Amino acid sequence: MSVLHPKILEGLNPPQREAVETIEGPLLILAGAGSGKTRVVTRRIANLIAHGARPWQILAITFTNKAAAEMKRRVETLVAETNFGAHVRVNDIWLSTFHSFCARLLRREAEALGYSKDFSIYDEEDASTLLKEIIKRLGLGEDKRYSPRNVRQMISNFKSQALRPEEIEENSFHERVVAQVYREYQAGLKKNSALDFDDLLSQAVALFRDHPTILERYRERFRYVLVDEYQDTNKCQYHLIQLLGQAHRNVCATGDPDQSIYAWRGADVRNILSFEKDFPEAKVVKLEQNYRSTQRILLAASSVIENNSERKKKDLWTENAEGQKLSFTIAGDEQLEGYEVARQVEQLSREGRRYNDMAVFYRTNAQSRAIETALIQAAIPYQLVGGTAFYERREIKDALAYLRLVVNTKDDVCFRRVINVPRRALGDSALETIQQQAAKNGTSLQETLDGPAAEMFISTFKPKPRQGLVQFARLIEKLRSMPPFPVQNVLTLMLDASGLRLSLMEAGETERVDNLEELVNAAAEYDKENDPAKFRLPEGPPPEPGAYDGMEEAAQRQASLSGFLENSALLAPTDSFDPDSDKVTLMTLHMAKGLEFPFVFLTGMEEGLLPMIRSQNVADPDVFYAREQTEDKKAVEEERRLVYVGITRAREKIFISRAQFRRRFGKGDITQPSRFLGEIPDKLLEISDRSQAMWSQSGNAPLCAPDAGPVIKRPSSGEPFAAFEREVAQKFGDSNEEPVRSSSRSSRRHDQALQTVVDRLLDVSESQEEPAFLDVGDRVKHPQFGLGTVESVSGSGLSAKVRVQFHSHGPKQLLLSLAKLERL
DNA sequence: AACTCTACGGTTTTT
DNA sequence: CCGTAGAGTT
Repeated sequence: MSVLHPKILEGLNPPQREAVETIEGPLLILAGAGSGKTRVVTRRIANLIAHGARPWQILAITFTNKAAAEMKRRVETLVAETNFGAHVRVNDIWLSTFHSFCARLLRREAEALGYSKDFSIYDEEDASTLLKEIIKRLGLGEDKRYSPRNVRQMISNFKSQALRPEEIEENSFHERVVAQVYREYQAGLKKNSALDFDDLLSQAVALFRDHPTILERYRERFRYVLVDEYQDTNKCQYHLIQLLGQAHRNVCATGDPDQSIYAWRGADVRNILSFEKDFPEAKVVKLEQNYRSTQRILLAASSVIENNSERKKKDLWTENAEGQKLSFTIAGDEQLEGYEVARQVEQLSREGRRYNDMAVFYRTNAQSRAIETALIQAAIPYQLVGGTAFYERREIKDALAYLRLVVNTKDDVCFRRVINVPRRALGDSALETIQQQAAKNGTSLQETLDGPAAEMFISTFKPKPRQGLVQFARLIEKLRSMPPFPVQNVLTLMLDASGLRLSLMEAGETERVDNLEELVNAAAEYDKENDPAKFRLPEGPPPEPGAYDGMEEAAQRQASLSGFLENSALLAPTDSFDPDSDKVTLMTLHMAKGLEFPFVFLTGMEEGLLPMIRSQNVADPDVFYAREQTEDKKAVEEERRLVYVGITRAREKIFISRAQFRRRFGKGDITQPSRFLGEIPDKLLEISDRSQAMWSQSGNAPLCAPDAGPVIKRPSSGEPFAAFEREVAQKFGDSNEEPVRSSSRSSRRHDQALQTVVDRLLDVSESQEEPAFLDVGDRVKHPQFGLGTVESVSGSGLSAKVRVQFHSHGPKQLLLSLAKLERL
């Protein structure tokens, strides 16, 4: 046994130390927010190795790529420091997310499930495409209960409980239909050689249940199993851990029931609460000392979470300073709430704090808009995390679909996606013919274009589609014949030879072209990180049996196209978060879990929004009350945990805010303060009512508070916004510089928001020089359409539209700000 | 086969 | 209010 390095236990408090020193047997670490959980887990891994555990005997599972990467990094550093240069490769530890662990497992054991190891991984969009087809085929298209969205949700629920189609109760007609769709969907996935996200987990459970010898192998191998965020596991993930862990019983689960915020997704907090039942001999360690937050922040958090009735009591404490009071700001509406956030950010910045010390949280992504607008106008750089993921964008999915088709010929969803992108004159009728041919031969769509028989088949098409098919078939063939690594080569050839890039360039879709370029960069990065040399096995026989187990397979998988595709399939929007760039972070409360910032803004503290209340079934009082009594309480408690998560992210200070008036789905309403506000003791709060600081967006209430600074008059509707924009910009430290743009990987919405404001600001001078007002009946001239008469004018400012009846080109709707209309 | 229009639906979303 | 999916049109 190795000599224990002093560093492994250095600076740990007694419970932390106990957790790190517990090597054998089940261990539950109840880790309060900011209690140094990651530290404990990484030290424990280093300690396992110091006590003779082999890296490949360790399985460490997280929920996010970020957490996995962070853990890996820290373990690497620690192991290097504490194992006296022993022959330890941290890469041999299976340290990954649940999904990527399962994907790796399933590729190794694909045969046992009747799959090829090159299976595709379907995201929600792919899954919906497949489901749409099935719903149509079964003639369920009319019934809204069976919309792809609903059905996908139902199937996803079954899968997260590890229920197969045959295990579904079929007591009612409805249940029979759902079970039938589920069966057809699974059959469809198999036909396409594809697994969806939920399958990765549920099929892994199925694999272990149906193949005891395979299970035995992995049980033997993974002597130490660690699971992070155990409170967020669903039934399926729970089974997986039980199956793997019940033999050697060295399961270490960490989590915090108070941070369980994914129940709506099938997570079951009972999994962590019943750990001691599953493992009666378990040691339970509570980490209750908080190293992150000030006393006031911690007190506020505890005061809120104490209102949850279904809860194990926990006493989080800290030796940190008392800290500042929590600021609570009331703003007039959501725009003004954004301005208040911007003001406070500016203030902190003036005090010398960095932007990446600050984060703005909200309940729903829709709330980010108003905040973005305000930050842009104040020229404050920010990064929006989440929203539309880079890998979900159309052009990216198109490009990846080509590559997926190359790897997995059976994937009809991918084939349909790209066969006519860019246009190859292959529309519905051509696809129909291909489909019939595939059905006749019992092959996939792509396979009808492969092999010697394909030529005959292709020749039956009319000239244009025929040419398109030949082109497409040649392209796929060429890509298949290329070495699958480096990925960058395959990708760039595909982008050029398919005409994908060119067609977007011709269409003036520069942003999409940029995104493709970004994808090429991602591929290049992947190639660099997965250089086969890194995975090369040492010369000679393994130092002991099993030492190189999986290395070769890992190397092969990584140094290939399919490894890249798997990585991109398992990436989440959250993964774009860069803590090092000096920008304010904007994200939902859900995504904030696991992070920390010195300054946290908690926005939208309003009833209905936080806690979020769904307005369905309100019409039926019975249902409404039933909900109120049962489900609703649970829902509110989860919302409370969300607030708890939000508050406990902060190190130094919290800025809470709410808007008195908020527009949602177009309709606006007066809001009520969130009940959670009342749960924070008054003595912790510093309230500032800024709701009268400026004219409200709706432009009617002339309100002015004495300490609110200069009143900015908002023009009445219809007038150009220019003066108002400028004044606001000046107020927040006017900047003519273009606000800092985050990378093109950031959401499109962000870019649009930015563009809109930049456009508006730039438009100021032009619209003043040349007020292009038109009235109904005006005669106008257009460079392209010639002479015409204005039929109607709608909207105002930049979005003003005119309807013109052109003499030779008929009626057209034109954007006044863009169309070069000349008034005669 | 490609454009335009309308109707609909819309929380959170670690993968 | 806003985006998008599917129908409807040329």
